[in-house]
Amino acid sequence: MAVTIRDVAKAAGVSASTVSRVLNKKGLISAETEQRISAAMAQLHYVPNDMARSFANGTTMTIALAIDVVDARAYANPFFNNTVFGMETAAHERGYNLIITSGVKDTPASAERLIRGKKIDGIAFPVSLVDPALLQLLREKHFPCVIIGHPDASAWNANWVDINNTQAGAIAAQHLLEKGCKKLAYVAGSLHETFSRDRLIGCNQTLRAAGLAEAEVLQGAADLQAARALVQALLARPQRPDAILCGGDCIALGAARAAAASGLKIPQDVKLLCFDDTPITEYAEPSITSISVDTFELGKQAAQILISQIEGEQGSLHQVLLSTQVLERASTQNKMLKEI
Amino acid sequence: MAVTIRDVAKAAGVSASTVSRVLNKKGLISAETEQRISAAMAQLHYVPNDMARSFANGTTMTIALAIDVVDARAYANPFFNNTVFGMETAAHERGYNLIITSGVKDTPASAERLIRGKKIDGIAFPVSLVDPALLQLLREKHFPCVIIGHPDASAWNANWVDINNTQAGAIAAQHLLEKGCKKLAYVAGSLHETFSRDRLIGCNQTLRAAGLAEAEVLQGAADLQAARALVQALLARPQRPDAILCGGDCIALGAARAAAASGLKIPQDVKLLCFDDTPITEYAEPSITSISVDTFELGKQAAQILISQIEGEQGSLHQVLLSTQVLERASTQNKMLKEI
DNA sequence: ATGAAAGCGCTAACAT
DNA sequence: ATGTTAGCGCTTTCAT
Repeated sequence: MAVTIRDVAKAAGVSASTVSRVLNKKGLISAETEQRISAAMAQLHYVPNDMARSFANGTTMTIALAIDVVDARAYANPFFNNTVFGMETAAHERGYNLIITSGVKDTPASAERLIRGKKIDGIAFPVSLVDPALLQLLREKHFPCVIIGHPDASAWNANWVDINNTQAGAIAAQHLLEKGCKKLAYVAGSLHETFSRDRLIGCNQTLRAAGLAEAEVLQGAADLQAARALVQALLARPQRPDAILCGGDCIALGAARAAAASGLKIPQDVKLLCFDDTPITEYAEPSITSISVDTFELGKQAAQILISQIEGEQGSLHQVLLSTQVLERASTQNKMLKEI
Repeated sequence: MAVTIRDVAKAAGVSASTVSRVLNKKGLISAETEQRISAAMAQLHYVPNDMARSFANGTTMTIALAIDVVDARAYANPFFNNTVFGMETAAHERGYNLIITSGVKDTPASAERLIRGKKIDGIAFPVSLVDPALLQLLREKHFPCVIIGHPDASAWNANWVDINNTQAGAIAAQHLLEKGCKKLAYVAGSLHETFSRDRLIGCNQTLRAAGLAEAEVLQGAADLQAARALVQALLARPQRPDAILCGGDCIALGAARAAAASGLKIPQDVKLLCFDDTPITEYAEPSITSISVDTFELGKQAAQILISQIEGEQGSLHQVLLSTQVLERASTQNKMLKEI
């Protein structure tokens, strides 16, 4: 059997409760006994049994991140990685462990088991996994939770962290205006997604503030080919836009090929900006200016919110929006200006 | 307080141990009492306290995956995702949870805490994190573990799962031979990595078996530009190769640009094959034939090995190599053949 | 400042 | 087939 708190107590000539006190830095212990106990712990190479501790005090030092495996695999989500790392990093810093769990949607029982089974102290999940019943359970148990992504009305009073997509749209438009563009088009898969609508809203706010017309919207760019076809038609029109905001990396690639096929040069004839910063936009030719999103920070914030909820302040609501940045690449560079 | 096993026992008119028996499907219970107990559980909405169970029987139904955050972030490793998902999926199927943990290298104590603190039943880690001291601890405690990637001699008698890189090299060469190529070049960042050497070995085996010369090796393709320069020099030579095997997506892209700059067409003049299947190779123009690796399966296997170790068979050694497949794209297509 | 004792919820002999 | 009993290792009053 492993060495227990009692073995340490015996070795240090104190009682188990005293050892427990130094372990938890709770209560008052004389510096002298503290020394003795620490020495005994080190000498016996004592490692506390975390299961026993969790059992005894009902806390696990563990948080969970629910994931949508099917979704995540399908989209090969490049953001997911860093969000997990961010959560793990923040958790690690505070002495917490991170559990990854799937099947929350199809087997809500598995998440409930984690929660009511006392295996975790808090849980984070992507909006795609928000389930009314689960939310209800969490609320009535005052169980710490945070949503990654911007939930709709059903969860308005929950904690969440999200990318500030409105701001992203705004700085994207701003960047293009600064490059001298006057007529923007916005190409997306659809406007059903909140993030896509928010980007457009931010974009149009900036355009209106500059006294320009709103962006022309093209929906239905489901994949590279569709995007290419849409943009090619757009560029063939007499009043073609001088900049295109693309809702995803494949869309941007499709747009780039459409421009090439139309005999238009990027960035001279038309500028391109993409809302997803992925290797594809980075390595495209020309490389495509993108909006960079700190998904590592997103995960970090999520974990921090969870932990601060766990360790006390239950009342306050945390709803944070992370700002994005423009990563300028070749597709929006102004050759003219450079030549001056 | 939550409803306990005793509440269920009372409601069903039996003792706590009987309830425990149905919970664990251990021992013999009459169908009739089993019914009664199950009914009571459902009615009281009983959820077992997993911490108490873990504490009582020393098992946690949790496995861990150690990750190298710095590394993973730096490489933005596209494989990592699916390996995690694969592990989670396999774990989930068997009722296990997955903990992600970082800092194994810099804080070995944190991993030790997980293990000796009884928080997990088994652990998986990438080769990059293999640490002699940790391995030693695991071995002497007979603690289930599996290495992801092919360890060197220091861990020859550990469990591991890896991609069969020799086979990958072999089928890559085979594919090119079938396309009529006779003179291959192998461009890599370096040959220091085992996987890179193994691919070359497999490639050369196939070439020798076909009575052809071994591949010419070019090292030092650290990034796209370096690869481009190397390949451009290579293609300028009178005896230029008719196919290039690239050790990574950026290398492949660099090679493609080198070919274009040299006025050579892909695949007509020179064929291109890449060992990493990423969006970059998929969306390149022309799209680049790649070796596809099932990293989801890799994670699944890792978890399964861990769990089978946990649940009994301690003796046997599991060392599995996963086969890869050629994903044929435009860069190796034989236009001539098609026209026949 | 420290010790004694009870108990967290469950499991596992040992009885019957 | 089921009940009784004694812990698992730690925390936490309540004493002193």
